[in-house]
Amino acid sequence: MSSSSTEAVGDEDSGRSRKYLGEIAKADDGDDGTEKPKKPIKPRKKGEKRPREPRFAFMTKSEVDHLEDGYRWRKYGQKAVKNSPYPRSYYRCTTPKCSVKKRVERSHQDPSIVITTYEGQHTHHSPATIRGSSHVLAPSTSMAGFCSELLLHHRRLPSPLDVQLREASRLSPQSLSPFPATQYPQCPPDYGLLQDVVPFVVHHAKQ
DNA sequence: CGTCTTTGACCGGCGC
DNA sequence: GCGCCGGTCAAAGACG
Repeated sequence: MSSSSTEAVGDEDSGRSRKYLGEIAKADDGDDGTEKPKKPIKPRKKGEKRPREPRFAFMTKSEVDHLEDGYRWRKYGQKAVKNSPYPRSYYRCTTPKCSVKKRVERSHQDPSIVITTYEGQHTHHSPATIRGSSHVLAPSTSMAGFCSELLLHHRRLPSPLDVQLREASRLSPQSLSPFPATQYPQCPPDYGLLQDVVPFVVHHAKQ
């Protein structure tokens, strides 16, 4: 029961820095192209590992996986989730200077619940040229903006499920403060407003 | 024409 | 040491 919330936040980055993709590929010097499409060489400094980016998990009751949060996301991967018939989608902010990533997966217990995990913070304002939601503008670069947008986009009637989620959050003391005032002073953990949107702390509680 | 989604393959880390 | 899993990339295709 509560596992749906805890496991959603118990994740951690795995394969991060990948080295040369095509390094293992044979040299293409003056050779036929009969072989299958091989991966091109992609020099990437492996030492560039991000220390730790803040992560936030949101359990939203929505029918669509892709939640409009005011930013433009590009889907770069999809993987099947174990113990869950629903796949997990990986999105990345289309802004070049913004490395915010988002993982979207449905709860295996409640298909109506979409678990959205944000990793990192937007270094820019939400683009005003949002397709279908140009009226949405984030007041600040912090998550407060998108948080408010979520409230606007997912403001629905309370449901028993919401109570369940809220109760689940109570099980984890850390979940009570998903938004530290030091980081998101404009978005207090006011669960009263979050009716269908129940944020869960995703911060690495391992240390 | 530009942008985005889809899909397969690959890599790194971790567990056993 | 090997195998498994999760995460990411890149190319092609589809769509507006």
